[in-house]
Amino acid sequence: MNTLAEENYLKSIYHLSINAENVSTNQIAASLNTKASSVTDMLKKLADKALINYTKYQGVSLTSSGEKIAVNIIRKHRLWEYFLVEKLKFKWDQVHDMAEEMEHISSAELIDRLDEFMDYPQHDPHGEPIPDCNGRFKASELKPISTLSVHDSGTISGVRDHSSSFLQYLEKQQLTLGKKISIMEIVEFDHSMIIQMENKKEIHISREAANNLLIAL
Amino acid sequence: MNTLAEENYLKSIYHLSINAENVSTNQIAASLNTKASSVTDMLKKLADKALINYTKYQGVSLTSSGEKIAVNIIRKHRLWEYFLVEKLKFKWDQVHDMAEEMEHISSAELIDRLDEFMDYPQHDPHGEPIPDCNGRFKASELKPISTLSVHDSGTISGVRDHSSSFLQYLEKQQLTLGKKISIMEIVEFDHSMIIQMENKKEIHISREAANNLLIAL
DNA sequence: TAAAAAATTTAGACTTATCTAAATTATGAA
DNA sequence: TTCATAATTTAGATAAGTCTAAATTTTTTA
Repeated sequence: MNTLAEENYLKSIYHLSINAENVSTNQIAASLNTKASSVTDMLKKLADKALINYTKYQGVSLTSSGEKIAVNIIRKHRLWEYFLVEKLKFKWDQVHDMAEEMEHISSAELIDRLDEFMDYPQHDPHGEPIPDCNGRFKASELKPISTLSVHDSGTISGVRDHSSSFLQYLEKQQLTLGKKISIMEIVEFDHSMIIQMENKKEIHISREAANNLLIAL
Repeated sequence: MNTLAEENYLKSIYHLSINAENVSTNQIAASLNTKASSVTDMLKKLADKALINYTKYQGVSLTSSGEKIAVNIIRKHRLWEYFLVEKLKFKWDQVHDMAEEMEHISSAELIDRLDEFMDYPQHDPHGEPIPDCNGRFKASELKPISTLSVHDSGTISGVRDHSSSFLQYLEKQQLTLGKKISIMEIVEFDHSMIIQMENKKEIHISREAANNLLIAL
């Protein structure tokens, strides 16, 4: 088994790998709130365990066994988030930190039974896909609404930022998963957008918000 | 917050305190599978935090704040065990190690909602009382069937040993919680007992088993 | 393309929790 | 009540994970 710190590094590398082939020491340090020197130490350790491909000064990528572990942790995280929202009635902005602890519970049988108990959910409360017990899932085909043009429309299906401040803002604006929206206007000056809800109400959202709100194709 | 190691020491001291006023270094070492010298180090640390009363060479007891923490961990342990058995359909002999990890999940709101979700169970799958959110619970008024006499009878309501070997043995003999039994004979030679089940079937159990099987008064 | 800046690694130190071996204190049997 | 034994503590070491400061490598830019 791997330590808690190792698991967190693998997960962080996995998430950062979505944007780039290789992940840098500084990126990992920033995402884990540690110092670059601490990261270097851990990278050596993970490389020794054959969980990452690491060449000094060149950044890292996960090996297939490293990726397997990372995906499993993400599976656990997302299933626990689903549990917290669907069964224990937490709001989607409250569950991240709890799931961050729960994802390290080791038993595979526990998580498989939890999956069954909840009837094999496909997406977590933020719209992220939940890997199955073999680590398989379809990559989300979502894109930020900031990429849409005027008159485009679609269904809100995910968020990129999971911070409670963002999620609470969305909640307040009723911009929650499943809601249908249309782009009414894009303000050229600051790239903010005016969008229309199903109930015809119009909302003005910033470029930053638009970048973090995802829509199904 | 306290570290995982600290929490395990407090829990261990709490459990050992049931038999004695003061708990010895060696008892703690045995229960946690560590060395006495490691225990001494930790005792100093816990005493500094005012979680235990500690005088060199004299053993320890929990302070009220130490006890509060210990009871809270036990509450979490027992609620998670109940969840695993009632919701995820694990057997009572499978849940201990998982709960041992889950009891360290920190959120109080999570555990209170879990409690509510399960409709405030009073006892865990082994018959142990579950403390409420204020740490209150009625001490179990159970006694080992080894203390009974011939012709006495009662309902199996708890076990003292939570090892899966013992629990599996009980399962096989149908000696599970809620079953009514009567003492038919006590073998003087080895203190083993012949007991009768509701269905009139007779079972012969060792003194050791009788010591670990608890009955409601 | 060489110097400056940024990124990364190394060196050495600290904390937590553990260990072994040695020293000290308490206990109980003669 | 003393002395052997058991229990406990102390001293010093180790491993994991982190840190700061210094050194090194890579990248950028002029």
